[in-house]
Amino acid sequence: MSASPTASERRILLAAVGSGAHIAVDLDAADVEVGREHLSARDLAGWVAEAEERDAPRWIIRSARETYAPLLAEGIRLGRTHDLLLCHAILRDTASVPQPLEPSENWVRRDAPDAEPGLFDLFESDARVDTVVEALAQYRAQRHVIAAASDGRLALLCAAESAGGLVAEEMRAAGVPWNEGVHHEILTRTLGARSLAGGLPAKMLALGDQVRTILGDATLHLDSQPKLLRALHRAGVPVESTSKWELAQYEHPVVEPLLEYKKMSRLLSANGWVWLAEWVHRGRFRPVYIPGGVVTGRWASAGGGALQLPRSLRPAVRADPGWMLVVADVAQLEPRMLAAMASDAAMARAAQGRDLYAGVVDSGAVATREEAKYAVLGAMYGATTGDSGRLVPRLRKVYPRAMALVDAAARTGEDGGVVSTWLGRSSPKPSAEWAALQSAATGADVDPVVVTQARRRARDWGRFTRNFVVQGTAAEWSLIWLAEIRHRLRGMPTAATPAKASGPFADAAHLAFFLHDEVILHVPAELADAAADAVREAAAIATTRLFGSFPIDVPLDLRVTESAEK
DNA sequence: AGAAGTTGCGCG
DNA sequence: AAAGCGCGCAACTTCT
Repeated sequence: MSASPTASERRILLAAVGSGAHIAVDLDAADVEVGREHLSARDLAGWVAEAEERDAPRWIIRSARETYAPLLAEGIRLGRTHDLLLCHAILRDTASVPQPLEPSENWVRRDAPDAEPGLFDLFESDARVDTVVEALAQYRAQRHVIAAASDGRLALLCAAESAGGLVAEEMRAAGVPWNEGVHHEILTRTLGARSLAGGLPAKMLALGDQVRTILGDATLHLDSQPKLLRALHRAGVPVESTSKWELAQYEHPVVEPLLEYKKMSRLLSANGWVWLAEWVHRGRFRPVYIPGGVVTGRWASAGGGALQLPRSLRPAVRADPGWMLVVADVAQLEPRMLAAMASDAAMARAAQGRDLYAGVVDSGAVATREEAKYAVLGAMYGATTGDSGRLVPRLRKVYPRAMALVDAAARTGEDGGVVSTWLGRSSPKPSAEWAALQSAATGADVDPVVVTQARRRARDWGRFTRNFVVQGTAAEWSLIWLAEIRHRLRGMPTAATPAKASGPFADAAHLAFFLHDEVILHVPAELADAAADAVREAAAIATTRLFGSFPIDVPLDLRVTESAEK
């Protein structure tokens, strides 16, 4: 991935003009009209494939979701893009340049995540005066803003974000290799045999009866929070909620079976047989990823709960015969980013090696690894009370630079200001309602209740901006990591044994899963070691791209395995 | 009846 | 209200 288009880079704008037809514009042609190509739905895939093969251009597209998914279905892969929707979201709000991009409703991603363009959308795009002219204007406006950031950070961010858009679609097309048999076994082992009549599985039935007996209410409906709460009170368990952390505080015979029941209930409703039938088809789980779906730049997901897969189901992620998984994650990515962002040499020293928390203990700041963990998390999340809040000041002594960075971000937020990640993604402004509350709380003769409330809301927003800079920069590291992994996999030979699934990744090593600081690759066995090297190299590149020569360790836990089970 | 809000829990 | 960030989803309750 290059940070910005080079002089020799060919750029082609690809704009949908309705009914699958597109217009391609070679932006480097002397005359834009000359470089303009009308493509029917039939011609599109072939033309794109040929251009990709010949020039490996950077494709300027409205969004990977809209443009790339149909191409992938035809077996066509794109190398590089500039994703106008994703970049619009970054550039319209960036505080990295004096003049951010003029926001435009036409370039805001629709919220409905997997909504196919409906009648209305088609009507809209057909009715548009000239999709191509509009896209071209938007692209030029974006390039202008990117160029205004002379350090190249926005260019890097936009390139990485666009690559992320491609990865998301490719992972959806490829899917996570999922062994339905293993999943079924886990369900049966944990919950008992599935009821044919659509009732609860055997173990849950028995456990539910046990709980009802202990609570002395034979007809109690355990899924109703208010009813369960009243039954607990009657049985002498004075909890204020039915949450597991609170229940766990009490010594009562009902606690253990109830917690067990709740755990089972969760597994059944979130990832039970119904989920399996709906989301896994022919050995692949295909979640919908939404790059940049979180304010901080992290990815969100829609449908399938891709980002909440319980660890207990990991064993169901299985490589196809003749293939392997490369499973890699970064331990404590966020504090490592913080150390580098702040150029905090002491914290970077603690981050040397696999366990940052052990390094914090070695620095003398705290006594145990557990304390180090709470202190570091508290520093990034803005803890003020409890064990965590108590430990944070100790870090302030040992890592003053790192702490100054997050403290400043919090202060900016409390004052209603905007903070930015390392590459320049900026936090949203607080709501008008928030601002109104703050001004209502200033001045003489203000109701102390209002003042207290305003202070609390200000601190809430400060904790958000404090975390924003760290979480957002970690998301940027991960994005570059992903893009670099993808880049390296593209250069690898095809598989000796095809995978079970058809499609563009049936014979090619590919990314299969991504979760904030973790990736799973599905690769032909003979390429597994090379793929593992690619993952390591990509991580090293990500670190260098962001922080240059600043010495920060970002070690990977990496396994080449047939099963994602830990 | 269906929308909107609440609770609780999975993930980082 | 898990002492402290960011999410998505299901099931239930309450509002309209």
